[in-house]
Amino acid sequence: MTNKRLERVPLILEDFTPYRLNKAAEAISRRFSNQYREQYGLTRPEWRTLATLGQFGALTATAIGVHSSMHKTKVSRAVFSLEQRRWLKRRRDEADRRTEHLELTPAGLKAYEHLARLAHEFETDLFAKLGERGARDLKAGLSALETYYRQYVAVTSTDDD
Amino acid sequence: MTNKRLERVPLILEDFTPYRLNKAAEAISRRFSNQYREQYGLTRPEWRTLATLGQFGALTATAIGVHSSMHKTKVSRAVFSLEQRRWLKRRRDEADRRTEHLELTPAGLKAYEHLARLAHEFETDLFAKLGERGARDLKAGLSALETYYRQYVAVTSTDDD
DNA sequence: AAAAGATCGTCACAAATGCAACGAAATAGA
DNA sequence: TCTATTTCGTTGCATTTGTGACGATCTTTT
Repeated sequence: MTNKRLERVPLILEDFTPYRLNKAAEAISRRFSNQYREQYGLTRPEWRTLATLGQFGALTATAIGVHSSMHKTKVSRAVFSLEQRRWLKRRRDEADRRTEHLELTPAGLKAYEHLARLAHEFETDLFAKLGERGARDLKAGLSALETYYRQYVAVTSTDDD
Repeated sequence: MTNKRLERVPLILEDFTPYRLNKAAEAISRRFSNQYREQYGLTRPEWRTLATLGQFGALTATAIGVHSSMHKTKVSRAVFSLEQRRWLKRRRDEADRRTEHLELTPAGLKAYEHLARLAHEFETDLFAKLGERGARDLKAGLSALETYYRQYVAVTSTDDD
């Protein structure tokens, strides 16, 4: 094997980590999004908003955006839409009248709890399919990634996505 | 601390794998996309098309879509745009005149090679930052995911993304 | 306390994306 | 061979998303 003309293809996409990561995320997201899309007709920003409020209780729109990495306008629209459904209500802040505190109504909370349950099932099922080792590797890999790019988020831009 | 009303939150987003995967992919993709966006003004579909053609040589639009998980129309528009730049040319297939074989021009190839180099650097740098263990875990986790959802892609839909 | 600047959430507009339908061409079936 | 069906790639249209600017409000500076 002289390998004299290695000159190989400069990039094998299937081996390129950002690409793999992206495809994997899309594949998984798509499968999970079927749950909230089919059952409730929620969009992804709506689901994220619901989930964030479910987890933290009352938050401002900005806080939701920061935490869930969504653009201001995405949050704004998701909030509007959830409000239409009566899943969320706005409470004005008397101390700072620019902001509103958003919280789930009982109906919103109920949907949230249902979806949260489905989320857990989805994850459990996923882990089962990945196998113990695969699941462990994935989680460890994600943790590594998170500690890596957490710094950059701080340095670079405040509102991404 | 009685913890009597723990009232546990049903879902911790930061621990939910699909969510983590998504955020990680977005963060990484964004950082890498800066390279081709800033230096060449390429969109993501355009970059993917370029990279796919660079790797495989001449392909039809459909083949590009299948391989890179892009919708027909995305590919069609990316091809059009790359053609405008003179980075790609179409060669008609005399045996089947519905299809066209797409291939990079020398200029396209040159840009591709440059970007491929940047891609490798990006990945090398990423791995360095993740550390040996982190990188290994991530790759293993992705592999596990890929073998998992590969089946579903076959069963479910042919053109995703 | 007035002026300048920053922040909050929204809206109008532009760009990107997905969907459905299409013409052209190939294939399958009668 | 003639018709029906499928496939290829593009286009028009509707939806989603991002960008920039805005009014309102708060904060900082002078």
